[in-house]
Amino acid sequence: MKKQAFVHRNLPRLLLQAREAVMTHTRPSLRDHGLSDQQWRVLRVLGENAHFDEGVETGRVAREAFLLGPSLTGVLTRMERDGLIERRRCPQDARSTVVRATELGLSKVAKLSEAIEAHYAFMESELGKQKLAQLYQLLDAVIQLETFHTELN
Amino acid sequence: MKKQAFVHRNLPRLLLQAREAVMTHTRPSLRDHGLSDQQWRVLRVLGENAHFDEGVETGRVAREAFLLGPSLTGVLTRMERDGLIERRRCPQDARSTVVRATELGLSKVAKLSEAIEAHYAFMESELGKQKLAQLYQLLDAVIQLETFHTELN
DNA sequence: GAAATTCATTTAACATGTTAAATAAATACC
DNA sequence: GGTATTTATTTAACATGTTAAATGAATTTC
Repeated sequence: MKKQAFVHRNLPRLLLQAREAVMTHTRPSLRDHGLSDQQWRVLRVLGENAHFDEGVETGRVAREAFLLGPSLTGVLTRMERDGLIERRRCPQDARSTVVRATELGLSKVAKLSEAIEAHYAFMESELGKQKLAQLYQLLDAVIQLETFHTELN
Repeated sequence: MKKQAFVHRNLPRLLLQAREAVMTHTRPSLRDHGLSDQQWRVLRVLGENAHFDEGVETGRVAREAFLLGPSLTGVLTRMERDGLIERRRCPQDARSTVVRATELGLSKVAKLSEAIEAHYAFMESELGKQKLAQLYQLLDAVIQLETFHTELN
């Protein structure tokens, strides 16, 4: 039997497709609340770090929301315009800016979190707990692999 | 022993991270050839369909390169400006436009395909053939799941 | 403690993403 | 055969992504 070459697929494209497929479900809820994908990512980060009373530095928001600085600047400007967040210069280090979600912003986080949770429950029931866990594991492995390899340059 | 709730991760974000991690390796090669991510996706589609002598309809390019029409219009305009492709109205159906890669474009496809292949070989050797196949399978499952569910709306 | 360096963010310029509306050609209907 | 509808793409308007340069505040160095 001839040894079959491994027929690879287009991995980046497959990852993109999968992401789009998942987002197809949550996106309508976001839009109902007038939020873009990026605004939601920012809001969630702010919700997760709501215990920092002073607010979160934008650098941290950028990292955790997976946005580049310049993109974040624009996103925050529009979110401030829409009353979702507030920005202030950091008193301790005047180089950085700190961000906080307003009441309006926090209430959207609360409502949308429910919808997201429900969707995870759906995926978990349809796909199975094990497979989902396996997928997380494999994605972690890919990230680790590529990240480490990169650092050796 | 208390039943542990399934601690889900942020799946869209994880997919995004994984995609970025993979692209971190191929992107420098693309940039060396003066290509954006999207231009590369377009070129590859054109390379794959090079047997259509007349060129490929932009609708098909959009689907296969995973781009929306309006984005594609701009991308193609710049690619034409840079001598990578040519556009013509389709003789059979004057509504659509057909695109072909120029010699320059095709030569870039050839060179870059090598680099991409090498990277797949690297991933395959580091991660293992089985795990990679498993990952493809799980991503397919997620896509199927979400896509079917969507169509029932 | 003043100059050089580093660090955090923003501005600027351009490419791409996204939605709705416009255009223009083919097809269907009567 | 003329009108309505469908189909393929583009235009327009705005949001976001991306890179390099600018700004402005800490930190280091001497």
